Amino acid sequence: MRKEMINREMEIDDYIEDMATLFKILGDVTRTKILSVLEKGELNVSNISTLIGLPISAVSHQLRILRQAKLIKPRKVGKEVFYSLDDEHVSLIFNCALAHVKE
Amino acid sequence: MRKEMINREMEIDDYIEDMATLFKILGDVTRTKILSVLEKGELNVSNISTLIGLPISAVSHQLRILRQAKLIKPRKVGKEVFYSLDDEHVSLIFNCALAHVKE
DNA sequence: TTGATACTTGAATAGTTGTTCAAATGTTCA
DNA sequence: TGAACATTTGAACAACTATTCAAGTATCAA
Repeated sequence: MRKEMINREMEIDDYIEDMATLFKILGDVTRTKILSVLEKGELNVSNISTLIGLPISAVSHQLRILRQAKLIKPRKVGKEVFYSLDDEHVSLIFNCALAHVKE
Repeated sequence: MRKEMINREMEIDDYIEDMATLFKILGDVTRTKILSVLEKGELNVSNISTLIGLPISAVSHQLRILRQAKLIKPRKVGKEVFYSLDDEHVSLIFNCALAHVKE
């Protein structure tokens, strides 16, 4: 009984770390913009770069972070790499925050 | 018609900045911990400090950031300052992210 | 193979941020 | 008034991060 309570507390702590990590990744304008354009559908790196108005290199660096966090996934077609959202929950959190900010 | 579409796009861009700002504030372990203990109810600074295991000074600095972001609100009682969540949506986003991270 | 295209990677820089310590503010009580 | 308590604030430091530029990898077509 006590052991379960202790474990539950430790779980919450672990989640808090993960949550902060997730929010930290979402807490950057470039990455948020990338996610917002990917919400409309799959895009290659050049298109993302054009849409958010940042050099391909900068975009690629941020794509790597989003990829490592499993928030987006790549699909390679020839020379191009198409990215799309990898996690349905991200779209949820994203829209949840959007709804909040709109008020 | 076209004007409305342009305005809508501009609105979304503005929201993206605000969303990133919100996520940036949530993307810190100390602040996330503070919010998590405040979810259970109102607490004064000393109690928060004890609960999350950080010096009062460090907590106060982060409380200021959360306060400025209108995520928490202070209630002064004598020498003490009691803080509580100021925004219902924060709790929503918070739990939304928690549910996501738990999987 | 050569050149062109698409993207990634690494290093360097500049800017930001969280924590700590010490000092200051504000409040209560004797 | 003075001491004690609760909290805030400012400065300094260290650590982290996003961007840029240049160089590297990979793919395709001629």
